[in-house]
Amino acid sequence: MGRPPCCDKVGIKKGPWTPEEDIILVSYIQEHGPGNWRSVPTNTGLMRCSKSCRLRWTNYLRPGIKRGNFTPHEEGIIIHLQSLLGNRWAAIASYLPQRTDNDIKNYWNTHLKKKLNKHQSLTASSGSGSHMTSSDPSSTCHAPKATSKCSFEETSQTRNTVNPNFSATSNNAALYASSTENISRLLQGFMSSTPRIIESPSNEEKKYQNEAVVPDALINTYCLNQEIEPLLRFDSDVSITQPVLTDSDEFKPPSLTQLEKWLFDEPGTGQADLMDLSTDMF
DNA sequence: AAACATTCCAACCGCGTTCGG
DNA sequence: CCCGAACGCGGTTGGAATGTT
Repeated sequence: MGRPPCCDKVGIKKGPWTPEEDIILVSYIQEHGPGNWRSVPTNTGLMRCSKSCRLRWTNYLRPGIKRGNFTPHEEGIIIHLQSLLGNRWAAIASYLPQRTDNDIKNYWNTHLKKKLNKHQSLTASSGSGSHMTSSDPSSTCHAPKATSKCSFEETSQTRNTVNPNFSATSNNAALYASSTENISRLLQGFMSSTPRIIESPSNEEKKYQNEAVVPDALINTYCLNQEIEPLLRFDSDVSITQPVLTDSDEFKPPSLTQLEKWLFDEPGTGQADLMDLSTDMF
């Protein structure tokens, strides 16, 4: 069907969101709840298409999102799930409740894929599948012209601390970062204190209501790992605000116990290796 | 200091799926 | 059941930030 691109309409703004737009969007969602994106531009006066509003919310403004600084633990999970699910970022994201699919996808494309390629080429050339170690010079960022990108953690941390979301001059960036943090805090208070009174739940919300929420239980497992502890700050909302695996027709998520076992218990072949891979690569 | 190269990620695009009339 | 609208997802891109020469 020749559907007109929703964002091609005259007067539809593109490009980075401004703090003012964020506030308008957040205020609207505070009042009406997420969903019914079609009505958002109309009702708010935002010169953005509905799709853009939804994306901005889900990828950035939604409370509980953790940004930057993927832990080795998270890396291991992503690597493992990617090997199982392929590039099904939404499905993978459902197991990392505070990461968005976009975030995971970006991180995979910019970091993990390279790491894995490098790791594979190394293991292939060195014969047996020995792990890279931090003492191995080739494991520590000797990509051409990238020597000072060695510590990706450092770079990403620095970047995300300064400005996780807005490409602008440093002053504007800092201002914007703090303003979005405030927006986020505002929403956290809102989401935790307000019973969700939404007249007509969106499809997304229906899904949350109907499905057994795997991530919650998985989080309990993560809880054993202190790295994940901050994820639980939003635990009361996770089941509502976080996507869960949905396309059950095609993809049957492994049972929680299966997944946990696979992720954490399999000796030698599973998470442990990946964690080694993940940490050793730095 | 400047020009050029590379990295990174927010946002966009387009397609497939789901929903509602 | 059909059709159009809305939504969700994964791939791609634009451009700012950062690094190198």
